[in-house]
Amino acid sequence: APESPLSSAEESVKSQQEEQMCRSSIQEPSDASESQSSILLPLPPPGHSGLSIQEMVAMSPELDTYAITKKVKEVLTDNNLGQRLFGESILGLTQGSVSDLLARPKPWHKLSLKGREPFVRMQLWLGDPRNVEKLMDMKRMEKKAYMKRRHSSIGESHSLDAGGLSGSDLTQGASPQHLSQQHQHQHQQQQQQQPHLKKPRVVLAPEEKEALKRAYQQKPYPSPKTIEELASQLNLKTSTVINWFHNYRSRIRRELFIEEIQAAAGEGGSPSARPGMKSGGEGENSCDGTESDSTAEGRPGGSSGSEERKGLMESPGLSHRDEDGEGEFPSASGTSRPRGGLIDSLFGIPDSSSVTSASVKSASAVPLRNPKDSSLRKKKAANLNNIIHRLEKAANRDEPHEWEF
DNA sequence: TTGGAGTCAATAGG
DNA sequence: CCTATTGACTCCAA
Repeated sequence: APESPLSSAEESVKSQQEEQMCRSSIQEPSDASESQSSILLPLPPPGHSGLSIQEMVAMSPELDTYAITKKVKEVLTDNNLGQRLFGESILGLTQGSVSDLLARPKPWHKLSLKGREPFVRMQLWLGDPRNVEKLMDMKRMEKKAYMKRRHSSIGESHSLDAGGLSGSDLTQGASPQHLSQQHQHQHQQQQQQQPHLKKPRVVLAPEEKEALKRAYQQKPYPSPKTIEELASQLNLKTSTVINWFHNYRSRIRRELFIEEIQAAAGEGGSPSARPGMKSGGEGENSCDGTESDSTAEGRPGGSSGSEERKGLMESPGLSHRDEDGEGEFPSASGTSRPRGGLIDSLFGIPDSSSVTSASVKSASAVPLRNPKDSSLRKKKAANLNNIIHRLEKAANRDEPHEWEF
């Protein structure tokens, strides 16, 4: 299906000589067996030329999505370019998507072919500094068009903007065929028939979210029955609850990815020999440690302080009644889960502490750089549930019975 | 059907 | 204006 819709400067700027990033990779011999695929393809060899992005994505070597987004953010802010313009003209994505992508890039190996596309586009875009100029020109043109529109009160439609480079006209009104190629086609959010009634967009109240999160902790994959219950209890549509779980799982997963990356950074405990990287100032990092939950809605005046100290499950066995067949932890009979070691090592997190983290108030003694310990733990627990869920599912396929560990 | 991956697009804050 | 968040939707694969 050859079709190369996009347009926008596709030039053949595919000069792939990135390497500018601070790619230390001086991996020291230590490290644990990190098998890692990483088959470095030589890239569209020298002879690049007009390849469709899809092809390029397919051939692309492993890219450092984090480094790419970091650079893109830097370039955009330095030049006062917005995510909307960048997204619509370079990536063919909307602003919100760009924001999400730049803030929480998934590691390359966890991306699907489709998901890699934006990163390849970004890499390409970064490849030629002239691209920035082009975007800036576009921005100017856009502004000009806007001013014009604003003035001539009425009408108009004609007099298009200056023909500038490769389209992307913006000004929504006209030429629809700009970037978004295949997308944007019909549908997507096909709205209801009546062009009038706009669906009000559901906005869950903080407490509803809390309740859902709590439910998630218990069962990341609620049964239809549980979903129905939740829906009626919270007075929400079933589909809303379903969507919420889909989204929440998906977003939790992503958080885990970034933590995975952060953990990987500076690993090895090595004294670090930060290989230079003289990039324009700005010390690395900047990765906020975004805390997610911890909803702190405290109605002033109300004594609603629930003050719920998250005891977080963790406690194996007991206290978990299984409603229907599929319950959360299999909590096998007496066998306690390996807890700690094995599991945690899966996440590459040392964690030597015991289960109950709360107890340790000693503080001071341990400078633990982890400000968000509980959340990380919660997420890991969630991921564990996820894994368990899958195992059970797979197991049920054959012998739907007890697990005997 | 279910769940995951990607996105869109409305909306809340700056 | 701009960016971040997030419920809903489309595609796809199992």
